[in-house]
Amino acid sequence: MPELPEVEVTRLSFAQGIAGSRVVCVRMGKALRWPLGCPVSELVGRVVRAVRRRGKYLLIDLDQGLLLLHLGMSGRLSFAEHLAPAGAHDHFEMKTTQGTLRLTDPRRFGAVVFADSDSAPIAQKLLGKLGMEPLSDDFDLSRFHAGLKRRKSSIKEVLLAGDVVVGVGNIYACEVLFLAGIRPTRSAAGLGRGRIAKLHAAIRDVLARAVASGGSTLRDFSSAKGESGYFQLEAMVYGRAGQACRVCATPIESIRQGQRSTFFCPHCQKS
DNA sequence: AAAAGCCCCTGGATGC
DNA sequence: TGCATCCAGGGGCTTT
Repeated sequence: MPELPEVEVTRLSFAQGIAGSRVVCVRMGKALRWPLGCPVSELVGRVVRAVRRRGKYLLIDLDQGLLLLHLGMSGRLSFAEHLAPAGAHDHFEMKTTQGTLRLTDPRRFGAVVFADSDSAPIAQKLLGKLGMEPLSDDFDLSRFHAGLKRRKSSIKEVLLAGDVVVGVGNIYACEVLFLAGIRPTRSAAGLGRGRIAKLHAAIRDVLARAVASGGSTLRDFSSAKGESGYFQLEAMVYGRAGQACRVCATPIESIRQGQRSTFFCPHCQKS
C-alpha cells in the first residue's frame, strides 16, 4: 500500500497528536516481520518525543530509544483517543496518555522494532543503506547522476531498490518514468544527463504533489486519522495494461521486472 | 560491489 | 457454490 507519500501523510496525521505523550501499555498480536527487540514492559512510561520519517520507515523517538515502524505492503496506522476493539489484523497497539497508536497489517510484512538510538546496530542495518530523500535538499542532481551511473540494471529496478533514492515504490516508479519519457528497461547507467535531470524533476514533482494532496488513493490508502487521500492525478500507466495511453492512445504495455509488474507506454517511452 | 532470485503472509479477483 | 490460481503498493537475505 504505502509508498513515500502515504507514509509521510500518515506521519503528518499523528505526529503532533502523539508528541509529548507517555506510553501507558503496549500489546502485540501475531508476529510481524521481526520481533520487537525488547520486552514491551520496557516501553511503558517512556515519553514520545517526535515522529520522523526515513524512506518508508517511521521513526518514533522516545525519551530513551526509538521505534522503527514499517507498513510493509498492507500496513495502516490508526491513532485516536478511542479505537474500535482490536481486530484479527491489529498486530501492534501502543496506548499513550494522548491516544492509542495501532498498526493494522493483514499480510504482516510490516514491522515495529525498538532501537536504543539511531546508531544502534538494528537501526543501522535497516536504515544504513538507504539512498537520498527525494523531497529534501540532499536529493541533489549530481549525486543522483553519479548514483545511476554506476548501476547497470534497469532504471526501474534501480529506483525500486532504494539505495540511490528512497520512497519511490512500484506505482510511482512507473508513473515517474512515464512523465520523464524513459523506457523502464533502460539501463540506469545508459541514461544521459538531460534525461536524468528530467527524471529527477519528475520524482520531486510527483511525490511532492502526492503528499500535498493527502496521498494517493490508487488503491485504498487512508491516514492515521482515517481521512482518505485523493490523488488528483489519475495513474497514467500503472494498472492500465491494454488501455489507451492518455497522451497518445497507444495501448499501455505490462511486463515483469524483478518479480514486479511494470507498466509503460511504448510510444511515449520509446527509449 | 552489484545483480538476480527467494521469501515472508493474507485476501481479493478471476476462472473453471 | 467451491476450489485452484494468480496477483498485490516492500525489502531483507542468500547466492551468483
